Amino acid sequence: MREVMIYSTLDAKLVPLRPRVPPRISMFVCGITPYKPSHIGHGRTMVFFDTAARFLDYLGYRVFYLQNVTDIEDKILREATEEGVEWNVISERNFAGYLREMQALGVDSVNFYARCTDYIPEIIAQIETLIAKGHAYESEGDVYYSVASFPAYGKLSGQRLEALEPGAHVEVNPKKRAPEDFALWKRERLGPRWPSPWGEGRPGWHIEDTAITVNVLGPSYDLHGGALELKFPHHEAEIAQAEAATGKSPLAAIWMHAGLLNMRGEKMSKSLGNVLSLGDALTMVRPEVLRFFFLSGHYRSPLDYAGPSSFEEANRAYETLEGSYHRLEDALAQRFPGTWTGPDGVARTFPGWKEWVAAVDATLPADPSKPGGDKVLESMESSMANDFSVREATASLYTWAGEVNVILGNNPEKVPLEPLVRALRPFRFAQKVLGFFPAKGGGASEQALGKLVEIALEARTRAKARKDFAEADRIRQELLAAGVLVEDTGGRARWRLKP
RNA sequence: GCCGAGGUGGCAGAAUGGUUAAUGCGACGGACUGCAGAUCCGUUUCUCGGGGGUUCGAAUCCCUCCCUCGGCUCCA
Repeated sequence: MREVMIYSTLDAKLVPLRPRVPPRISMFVCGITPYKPSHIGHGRTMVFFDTAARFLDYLGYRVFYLQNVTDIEDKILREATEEGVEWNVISERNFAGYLREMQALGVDSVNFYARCTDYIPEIIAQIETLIAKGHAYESEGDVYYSVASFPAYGKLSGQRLEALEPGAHVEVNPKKRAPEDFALWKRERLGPRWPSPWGEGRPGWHIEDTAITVNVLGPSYDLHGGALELKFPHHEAEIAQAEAATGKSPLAAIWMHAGLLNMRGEKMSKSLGNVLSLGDALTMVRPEVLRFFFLSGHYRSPLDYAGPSSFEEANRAYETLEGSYHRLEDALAQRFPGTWTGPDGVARTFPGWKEWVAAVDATLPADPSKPGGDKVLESMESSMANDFSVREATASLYTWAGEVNVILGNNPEKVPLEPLVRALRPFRFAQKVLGFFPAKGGGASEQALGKLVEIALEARTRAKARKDFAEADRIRQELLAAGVLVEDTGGRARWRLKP
């Protein structure tokens, strides 16, 4: 299996991914606090980690991807008060929206979403352990983590406590022994609360993640992901909690941080009024183009949204690849049933597209011991294995798309089958790993639509044959008005839905 | 102030010691087309934030300065 190099925040350099129990990879990514509809910043982070998980899975690792959901938190309570509804109405509604948006974006690698409120007993148990070991203390019904008790605090972010400015953003809390201490448990008398050894209350922000990961993944796991803004203090707190509670270090072998998405060079924030929700973004572009946009830079670099023009440019760029893919798909679809001799030398006959793709997928990933078999695929794989360099892999795909366009030329039906099938491999990589070119519905309505368009196109072809271009153009115009874009290529017309 | 991430052509964005600095978008010219679209071919643009250093050789390593963004205790 190909070795993957990943930038480790802890080591500040690229390190090889060495699963603790190969081929299994346990992966945790800090999820959302569903107090508001999700925004495109969430989308960027989640699409990236989905792509990373897909790639590892593609290589043959068995990935277990866990994500938490902070379904109880101050901001959720605030929203609930404003709306006059129960807190869980807010968190469940927004989480459901998040799941829908993730599905639209093709984020399908998460195996388990763990809600904070489903882990209250585990949270309480972990806090008790921390108190017993002298890392936490109770103060008027609250429980705080004593940062001074954990010398390694700061190892992830490089922060030194003495350099921090207490009270810079949040008022100094007199119930804490030290300003850098953070809440594990918060007393609650009126709102949602759970019984605990310290009275009724609810969990602090950081503790749910470690209570969940230690219980679901164990005291140590392979990958921890999250957005850059969570590095300090949140991830630092996770390390302090888990490593102090379990005595095992490191909590996660590799810590990954995704760069933030900026709005015209500025941070997205409610006060600046520059938040773009995922829901709104999805009305502006097709979901696969939004995904493409999120993947248009390296994951560690900041990504800038400069307004609708960013989406328009992404759309133009995406259409180049998509066009090539569709031409290839179309050329192949004309050959069913067809026979293909795979790399194993065995000839197989395939009745349709699905079987065909399955046979191609069986040849993935590229076999590194047989170099030269497929340079494009191999370079895409090695780009991805180098800290998930999606953009570099995409560049290879562009080069390939150009070559495929040349191979197909104006008479794709004359191209031998063998190169056509081989040409599909890099595109399949893009589908499976990058999430491009999602499969079409294929449902009854899509089939009916296809049939109808074909009938219209036959009429147009007859009109063209008798040089009745006015009629041919009229049909094309009417189809366009209905959202169907017609393009003449060589012998026959192809069509697609207007994006 | 401290910690961190960035600063590459008109724009987006790669390459972290070695041929002409990927790739895409855009622009211009040509081919193809009944027209359109798509596609193809060609052209166009950067010496890599400023300065200094190491090296046979640096966008890539070191030093220094400037700029942008983020974090500094519950923001993906």
